[in-house]
Amino acid sequence: MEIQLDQSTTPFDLEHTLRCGQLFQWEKRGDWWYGVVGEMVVKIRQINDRLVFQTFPEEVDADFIKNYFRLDDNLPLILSKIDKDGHVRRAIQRFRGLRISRQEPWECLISYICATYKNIPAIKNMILNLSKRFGEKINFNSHYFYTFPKPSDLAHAGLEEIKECKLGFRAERVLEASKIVDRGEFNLEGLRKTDYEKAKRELLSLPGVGQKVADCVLLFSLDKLEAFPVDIWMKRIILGFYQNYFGASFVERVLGKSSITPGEYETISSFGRRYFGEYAGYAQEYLFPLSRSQGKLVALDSCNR
DNA sequence: GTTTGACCTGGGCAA
DNA sequence: ATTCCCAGGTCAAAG
Repeated sequence: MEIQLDQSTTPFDLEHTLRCGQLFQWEKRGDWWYGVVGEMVVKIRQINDRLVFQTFPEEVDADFIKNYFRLDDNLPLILSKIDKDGHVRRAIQRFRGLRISRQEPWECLISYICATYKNIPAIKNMILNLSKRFGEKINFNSHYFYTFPKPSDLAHAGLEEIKECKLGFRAERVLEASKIVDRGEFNLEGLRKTDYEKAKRELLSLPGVGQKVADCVLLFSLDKLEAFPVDIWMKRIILGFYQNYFGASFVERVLGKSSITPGEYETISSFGRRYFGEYAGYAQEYLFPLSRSQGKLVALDSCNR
């Protein structure tokens, strides 16, 4: 199947979107991206304004892909709203077409509990290990893929089994969170129609979920586009570009250490929401890849001086 | 309300 | 190569 895009009204860049670091279950082979979404393997590539895809074992329509990549977001409008200064503007020009994906909340929750204090290659491995062990195997194009485990699959697993997936101290948090969800004591989907503040409070009650994980789950899977996750990279970017909005002592203190306190997190995150507005999460999404691209590290350094 | 360490251990790269 | 360092933070205990 394929989707015809109109880059002026519906800008989309598959490459930027799949490389931005939000998703952990995609890899590129040749010209095609392969990913696991729900119960299916998705094979997809973009050729200019055409998005060509195939899914297996089930066939889905274009709406499925449009929903997953949030093609329903009015990106030109969103970008115009977060376009507050030269820093974001450059990020927007550079990564135009980058979109937040609409992940499944359960998978997103567990993924970001795992993401705590690990780098992306390690996170991808953890997710793959969990999926190999507790998910369903799919053979497609002579490759094996594994779906993400269901809540009951993890809830009934042994702690040791989960640890063997290289989760370390996250294993206990994943197991406990899984039990709570599996018992029906936490309605993840229900948070979609709960407002940001309340949904965040509820998420924070889950083991392994602090402010950062909660904001990621809200932004990436529950349609809370005002959520502004602050990790170590976002901290550096915000305090580099926007240091004038914070006290000099605050900037020096927070940049000087590797972790931040809950109070410092809230200061930076609420600045993001206030400064960028209702689509702050998109601003975060566009600023984030700057931290991983060479040219900009120089710019960040110069800002820190 | 804040601050401070401990925390599993896999990758990545020479800090 | 091998060792060393740090990682998309969270939690609990202490001041």
